[in-house]
Amino acid sequence: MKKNLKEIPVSDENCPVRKTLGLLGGKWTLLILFQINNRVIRYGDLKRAIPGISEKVLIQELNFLVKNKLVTKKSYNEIPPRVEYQLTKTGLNALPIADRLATFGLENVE
Amino acid sequence: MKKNLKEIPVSDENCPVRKTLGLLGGKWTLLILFQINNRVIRYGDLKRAIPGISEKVLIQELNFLVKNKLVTKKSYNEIPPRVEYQLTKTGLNALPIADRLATFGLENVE
DNA sequence: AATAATTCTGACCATAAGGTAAGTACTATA
DNA sequence: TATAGTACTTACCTTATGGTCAGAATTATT
Repeated sequence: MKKNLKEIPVSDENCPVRKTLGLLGGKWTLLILFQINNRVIRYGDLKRAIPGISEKVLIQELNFLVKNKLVTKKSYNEIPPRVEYQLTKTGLNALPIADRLATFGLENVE
Repeated sequence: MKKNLKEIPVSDENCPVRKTLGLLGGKWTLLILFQINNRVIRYGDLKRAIPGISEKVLIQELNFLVKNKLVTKKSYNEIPPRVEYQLTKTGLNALPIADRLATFGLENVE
């Protein structure tokens, strides 16, 4: 018979929850991934999709996500500039987290 | 036929992802909920389950979670003191988020 | 008599995260 | 000719968050 009460190991530095929080725990990080979702989206559209975020922070986060291979960036040599972002495989793997945040928010917040 | 590409609404202040992040977006919050899980756990055990967290922050977070009805607290009038914490229904609803964080961490981080 | 263990509290400080605002370079549009 | 739109960058400052450390009250243990 299966174990009903799973034992919860001590959450040291190797704890997967902790590691994920270290990577995606920023104020805006998961929201940005959620907004990109499975779209190919331009910087300006993304910015308008997240009212309140500053340009500095949005670009900062996008660079961070590109560096950590959650997002890819494609720049076209055009004037005016055009830059498109989309999730990598790893980035797509983070979407279920965002979906749970959404579900929880709908059912439990306020 | 069903919509394949779901439209993603602009994430203003009412966005459920944002609201959840506002509530559970602290550095330790989801890890604490994950550690409590479906246990009844004493403060000291919880503290030992999360190496690195300071007592001040742990208590601060627990008070916050009690205030927001994600956690209940039961104090016994004993010496030495005994205090037990456990998740409310709402707190239990947050566990799937932590589970996804764990899954993602196992499969995608490092 | 000293130490450890329990669950906190509070004062103080350091860091990092995020916000503001201005600027850049180029073009199309009015 | 002035304004708006594109995607940023940079300098500066504010705030929030979290960390350190000491102490408090009580008892059991050594």
